[in-house]
Amino acid sequence: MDFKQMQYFLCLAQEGNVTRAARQLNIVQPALSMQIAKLEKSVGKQLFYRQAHGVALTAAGETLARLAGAIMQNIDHAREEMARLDGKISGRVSIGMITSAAQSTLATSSAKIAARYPEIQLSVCEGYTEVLLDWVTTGQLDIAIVNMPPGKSTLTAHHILDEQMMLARRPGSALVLPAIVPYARLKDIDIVIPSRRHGLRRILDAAAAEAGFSLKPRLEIDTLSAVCEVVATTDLVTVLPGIALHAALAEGRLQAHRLKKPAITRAVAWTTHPRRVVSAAMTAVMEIISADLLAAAKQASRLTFTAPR
Amino acid sequence: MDFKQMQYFLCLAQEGNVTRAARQLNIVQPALSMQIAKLEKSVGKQLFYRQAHGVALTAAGETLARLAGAIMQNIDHAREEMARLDGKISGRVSIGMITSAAQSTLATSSAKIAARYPEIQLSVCEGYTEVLLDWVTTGQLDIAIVNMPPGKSTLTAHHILDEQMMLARRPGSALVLPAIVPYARLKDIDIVIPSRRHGLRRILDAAAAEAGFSLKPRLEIDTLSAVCEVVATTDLVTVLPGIALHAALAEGRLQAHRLKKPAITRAVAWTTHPRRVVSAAMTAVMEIISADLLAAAKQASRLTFTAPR
DNA sequence: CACCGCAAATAATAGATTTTGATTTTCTCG
DNA sequence: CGAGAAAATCAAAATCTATTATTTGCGGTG
Repeated sequence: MDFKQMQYFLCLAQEGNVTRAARQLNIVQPALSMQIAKLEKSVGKQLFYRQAHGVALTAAGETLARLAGAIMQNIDHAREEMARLDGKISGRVSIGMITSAAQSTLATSSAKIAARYPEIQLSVCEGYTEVLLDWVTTGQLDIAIVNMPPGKSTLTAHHILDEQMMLARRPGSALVLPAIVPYARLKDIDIVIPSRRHGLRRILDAAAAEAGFSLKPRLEIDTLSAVCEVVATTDLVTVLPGIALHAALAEGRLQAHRLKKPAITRAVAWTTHPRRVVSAAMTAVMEIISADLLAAAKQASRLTFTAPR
Repeated sequence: MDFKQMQYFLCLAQEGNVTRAARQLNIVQPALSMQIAKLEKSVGKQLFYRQAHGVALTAAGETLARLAGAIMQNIDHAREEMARLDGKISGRVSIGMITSAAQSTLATSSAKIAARYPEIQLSVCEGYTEVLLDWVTTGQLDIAIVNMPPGKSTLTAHHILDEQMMLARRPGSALVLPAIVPYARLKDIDIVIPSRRHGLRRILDAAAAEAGFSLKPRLEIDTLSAVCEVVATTDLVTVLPGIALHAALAEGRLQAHRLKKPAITRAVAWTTHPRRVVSAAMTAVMEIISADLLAAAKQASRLTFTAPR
């Protein structure tokens, strides 16, 4: 009776469909079929009835589901208790972040992590979503914090937050804008945004296409701090997610407007390789970073310009 | 957190010595070291202090030991409950038995198994200890019931019983023998015993060497039923374990004497490949067979001749 | 009743992980 | 300081697991 098999079994018991359960488990259907077959052999009892429209638990299966469920709960509980033990958590954790995330919280988060978990060796790099995901896949990174990968990726994604993209500009800028700016307004404004290599740009382009126009940025800069700096010192505007703006907003160097038609949201998630254990160190690190990112997004949202002063 | 790792961890926690624990687990020391290292990495905490004379649990290790112990108990409990479910246990089980075991209980045991577990497909063969062990190693057999393999084998052994070898003869034979026969007495008697290929013969030869003589059997027969038949109809005697004699004793066709100087005991065990799961079907089958063998040994012991009538 | 389509099983291959055996490092003790 | 015991490290091998491609079985349909 293997631990992995129990997980598989419980997932299948819930889903009642091998193909779907396999998808949930990030494996292919025959892999799940085989493991279930193996489990049935080792238990010596048939656990599922195979029907044309999926599978259903037998009596023995029901019993095992009950028992295995309890065991899994115990295991989860044990995990938590181990994590709570305030002995030193240790380990090496290497993370890749998209620029907006790195920009907003990397400094404070890494300081917190270093203080709270002196035995964790943290290594962070910055990069584009695709590249980071690639590095997770090949094992060069433990974790990538990226824009929620669209479509099916082979990686496991843990949602961190959804946030709105906001238009940012210099507080004293001559530009007259409503509190909530229609996205199409960008057609006529000089803007500075990241290049097409950047995930944010793709989100912006997609939204522009939806709104029926195309973006013609005056400047393309992938370094978000530089974008903020440019916007703070010129009459150019930009569109960035809250977490990339919150520092500048807090300092009053930028002003942010919500967007509409469409309102643009992007999701941030951390992804790991589905077949590697998420160590306690990784969990600890990601708890801190996630909390900081969320706080940054909230603050940015609070600081968003709503009525001209 | 893997199931196997937990087992390894608990064993090591008990033993406090990697090398010894590894031996218990039927793996080599580096394999255990590595799995423990992996577990520590995934928990993010050091679990053992490495000392010159073994390892000792850290505080975190103590906690995990407590938690993991509980989980393992749950798992055991679940296993039992699943086994108790009197739904059909199913599966294929192939067993090899030494002749003495096959002789004594195969018929009744297999009948019981067929009746109790109609869904189990049982296949039994008879053979010499070495050959059977070899077949388990290569996977041609699931289980071998053999004389307790001396020295270290790579296989996992489950003890069934210890029993004494007994001298057997025809009730009406002219031979005058004390209730408990000194082994050296065999020097002067015509005996029929198995050939040197047979495990029992090796036990007898070893005992004879210990007693300072060597056996010169009049007949060498490996088929134990034939040995009994010969002894029952001639004045030849034999030395066999109780379970090989009990049928003939029960029918009164043979008479058994204990031996001394030395008393010869042999242990019977069932062995499996250490890295293959023992399925519920195997457990069920072996429970029945073990019980029957034990009963046969007890009966033989009861029927042993003690005082001439 | 043949045909399509979904769902699961099977098979062969590729990819990982575990185990092994050999070797090295570390620590204690005489 | 050397000997010995115990654990760590390393490369090769054996074993398991997952993957792709294919087959089988069952139900609904034209």
